[in-house]
Amino acid sequence: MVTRDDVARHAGVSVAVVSYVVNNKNNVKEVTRQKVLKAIQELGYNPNLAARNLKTKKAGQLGVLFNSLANPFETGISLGLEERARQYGYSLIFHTFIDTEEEKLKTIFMGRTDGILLLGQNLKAETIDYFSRLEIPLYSITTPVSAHPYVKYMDIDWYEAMLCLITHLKKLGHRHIGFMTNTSSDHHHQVRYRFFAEAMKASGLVFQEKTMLLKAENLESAYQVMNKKLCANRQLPFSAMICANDLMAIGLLSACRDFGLSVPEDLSVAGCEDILMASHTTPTLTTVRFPRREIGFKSIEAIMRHTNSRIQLQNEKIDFELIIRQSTGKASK
Amino acid sequence: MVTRDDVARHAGVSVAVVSYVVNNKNNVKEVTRQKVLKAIQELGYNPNLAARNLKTKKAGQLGVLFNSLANPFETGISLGLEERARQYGYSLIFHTFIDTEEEKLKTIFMGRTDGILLLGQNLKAETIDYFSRLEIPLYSITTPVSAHPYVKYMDIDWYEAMLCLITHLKKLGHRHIGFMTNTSSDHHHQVRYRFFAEAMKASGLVFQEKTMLLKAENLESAYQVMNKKLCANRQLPFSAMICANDLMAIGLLSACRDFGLSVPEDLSVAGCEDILMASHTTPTLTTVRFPRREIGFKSIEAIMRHTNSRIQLQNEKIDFELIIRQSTGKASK
DNA sequence: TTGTATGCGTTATCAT
DNA sequence: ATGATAACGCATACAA
Repeated sequence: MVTRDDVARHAGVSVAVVSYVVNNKNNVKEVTRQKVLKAIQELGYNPNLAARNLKTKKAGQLGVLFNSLANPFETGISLGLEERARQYGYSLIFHTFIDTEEEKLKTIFMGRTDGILLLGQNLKAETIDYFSRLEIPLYSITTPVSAHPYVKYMDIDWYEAMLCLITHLKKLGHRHIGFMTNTSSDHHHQVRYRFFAEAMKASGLVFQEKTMLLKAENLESAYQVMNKKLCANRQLPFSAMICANDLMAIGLLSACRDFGLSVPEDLSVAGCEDILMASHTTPTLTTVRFPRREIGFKSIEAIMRHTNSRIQLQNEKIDFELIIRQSTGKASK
Repeated sequence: MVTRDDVARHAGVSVAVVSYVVNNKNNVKEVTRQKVLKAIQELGYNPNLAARNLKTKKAGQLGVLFNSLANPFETGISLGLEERARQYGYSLIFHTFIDTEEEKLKTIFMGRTDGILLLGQNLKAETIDYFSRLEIPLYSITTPVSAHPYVKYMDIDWYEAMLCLITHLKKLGHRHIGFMTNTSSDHHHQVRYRFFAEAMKASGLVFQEKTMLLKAENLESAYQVMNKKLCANRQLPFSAMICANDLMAIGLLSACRDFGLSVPEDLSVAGCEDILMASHTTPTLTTVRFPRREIGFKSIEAIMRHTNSRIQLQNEKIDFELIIRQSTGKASK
């Protein structure tokens, strides 16, 4: 490995000067700068980042906690995160979050990250306090179910989004609207569910959890759950169904298709997020667009403002958009 | 930050002993080990990884080079990579590969990675030599277009896969089979195209590049390209179309649907990879299954064997599977 | 079994 | 404008 000492020797200067040049200090004579640059070039020198991190206490890396790399919503956000982080010269460490291994995060990230991006996870207060003490910012994309003052987040306004969607369905004559969401109580989709319920109430519609709430977690389980529901009920207790994400909505569409139920004639279906595939299902999917790439950008920018200029992170709401496609239509009766 | 010195002082031992305990050396008296463990616990100590990396010259991290985080094929592989890497106590650094920024890889990874996983990229010989000199292994998932002895890879046997698919179509009466693939000549899909052409020849079928090769790169462009082709031709020059990946096949299906062309009655369509969505399109998609998660596992295992036991990396072929669904059917005439 | 001391490759302070 | 030199936190050879 070529080290700074090699460069110094080869250029005939001291190690300090090499550092000055590498870090663009303006106190180096142009002639020597060129000499050093030439030596760096000739030897193919690159600064050792581990050594630099140790000295500067800056890792140049950010942690990203996933729920699932198989979820296009999360990878879509990461795409924005990665693009912007790269522009700032930062690298991203991706880790799937396993709740039973939460303790390990401390070990994994110690001295290795300048900040951690959450994709909706609910960390334990103890974990949060740990990173708080190290002044490592935690920033969540989508609202965590339980609030902690140190964890700021960025999300769309789910109440408004749900109200928008429900209003759209109401105009089409729907009164009985079901909801499908993740089962676990600390899953970030619970926020979407909570605001759905509030928006239903505000819209003057009744929602009966017992019959109108379906629990699933991904495309495949949504398919299974809907299939079961269809087999068990001669008449569905809802004329429209909103899913907490598009993936589940797609599973639901597949189940309807295989069962012979027409969407939107027999049932209207809507998703959330507007993943790419939402515009390529049959029928295409009505959904709430969550601007993933942009929110990825903004999150990185917020973190960078924090680490570079000590500007505090804040909770932020960003704009959503209701995308009306073929899967929602007039209520049948 | 709590350092090893703090632990040593708190436990009333030397810093070396703390290191011994942390690294599970068996030369520590049980009593002192407990004392140290208690101190670690009480202080909430975690070893600084930057310091450890500097000393041991092991980063505990692997780089993963993406083409696009929006591609479910690549994220599906990463899912396997991440899962297995985590089990080995390794972290993954994700970077989108931008060919104009290839030079930056050296800077980004210097002292920060024990190996680099490529997702089909063709690195310049100069870049490869650089990492080769540092003895940082480069391992590619899917075959890079141009071979370099230092870059080993793992892939399915695309010749056999294509032969399988073509045979399936041939049995259905298809003689004119088109192909859709990425335009750029160093894109790893070119390998799939090359073997498609060879398998066609071996099957005694003629393939005319001029009219039967469609160039696209993702779902949206595939849609556009197919749409254009449909508008321009009264009669398609092929009765079946194989796409280098499922994403493009899905775009093609959408184009057919919007144009009013029935699949598979008017045109048979097949993809490659078998991403999740392939079984949820209408019609469902015939495709070649590429076992992403498993290949992710195996790749990490190969890299780990290399770094832990100096076992050389090798090129490997893994099994594929032809998945016949609804999008391929009898040739119409 | 435990402690001391050296060095990993940097950055940054303080001389010169 | 440049050069010594002291950390940074850790692993480990060697001494005790």
